[in-house]
Amino acid sequence: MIQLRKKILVALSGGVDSAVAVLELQKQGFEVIGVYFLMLAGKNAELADARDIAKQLGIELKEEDISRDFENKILNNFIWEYQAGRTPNPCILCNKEIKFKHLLRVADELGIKLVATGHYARIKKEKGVLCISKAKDKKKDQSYFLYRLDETEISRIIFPLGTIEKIKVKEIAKKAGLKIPNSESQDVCFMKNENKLKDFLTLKVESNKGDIISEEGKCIGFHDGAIFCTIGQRRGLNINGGPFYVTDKDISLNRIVVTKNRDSEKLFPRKIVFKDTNWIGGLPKENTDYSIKTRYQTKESKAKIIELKKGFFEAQLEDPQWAVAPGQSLVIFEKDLVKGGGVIFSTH
RNA sequence: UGGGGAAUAGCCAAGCGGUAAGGCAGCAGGUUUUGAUCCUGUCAUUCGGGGGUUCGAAUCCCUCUUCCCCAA
Repeated sequence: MIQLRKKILVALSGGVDSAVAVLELQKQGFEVIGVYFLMLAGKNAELADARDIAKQLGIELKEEDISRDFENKILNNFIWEYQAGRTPNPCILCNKEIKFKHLLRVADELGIKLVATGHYARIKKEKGVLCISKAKDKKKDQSYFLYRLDETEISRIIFPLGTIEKIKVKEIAKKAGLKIPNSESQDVCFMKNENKLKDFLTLKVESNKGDIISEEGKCIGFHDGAIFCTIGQRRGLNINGGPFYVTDKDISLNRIVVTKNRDSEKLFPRKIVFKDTNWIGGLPKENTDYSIKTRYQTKESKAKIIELKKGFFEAQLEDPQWAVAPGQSLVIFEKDLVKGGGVIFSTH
């Protein structure tokens, strides 16, 4: 009798994490098929790495060009959001609308049920519902980026690195003799090195110089366009006597307001309105304490969540978060579980 | 064209006869699958120009230049 091995489709990025994810799945007895997504037309430096890694792992590698979709959904949205004066988080949108969507699509086409990535997160069943949970390695935990996934998607995903620490992952790769370029991913994936945010946006949107206003209402300098700035920003303001931090943006007047006081109340909102939500396992309960984050790699705050009106929710924070920017995601945790979240609309 | 004061990096600024602090900005790295924050490093062979005194001058003296204040 031949025991058919269970198939799984794994997204390879060309880095260690996804490579070790494959290794772990192989150890568990899966037959792994890899897929590399070409997101940027003409610029896919990691493709060669991914091919090389697939070869080392002895797996088949599919190559899927999804640059069209990436441009339509992620790049355009990114530009639009900045233009509107917000600070978007493309990675959150990308995970939902690009990575997992296409990963599952390709899996469907191949008749494969399960998919996996190198994300540091776990999936747990809580009261009969499959949930995203924080990774064992709290320092690398990426569950924040995954709050928009739904239960159907989650039911098909495996995160092999959820219980392995980053250091361990590197060790595993080394032990297995994998040769992997050691460049960790950073910055926005479509703005590597040469293309910094400002240069990138300058090509896409119109911007004009404008006033930098102090707390007292005096003009103390000039910026190249309010859309380039974000709440809490310090660097790049080019004004003496600081440091100054951006507390407000007024897109219609093309002005930004700055403060010298990093502890200013303006930078510590206690109430955050968010919308465009996704809930995993139902709406948050009223009068219940949750932990929330308004940014990746940040301390959590205790907060209560209430529904203001249809689609709009408010987080009332016990201990405020610093420099909360509209456009960023507010993610709600219940202990280690991702309860859901939404996009920040306003603060006060 | 009387009197007084001040000129130190892009900005603010310490220094007061013993060989140019510090902060901001900038730049370069680090951390980071978002923007930020944060961390580290770097940044005046020279003190408005010229001369003089001195073993030694940003510091004292002379002079020129510029700016500020007060009187006209």
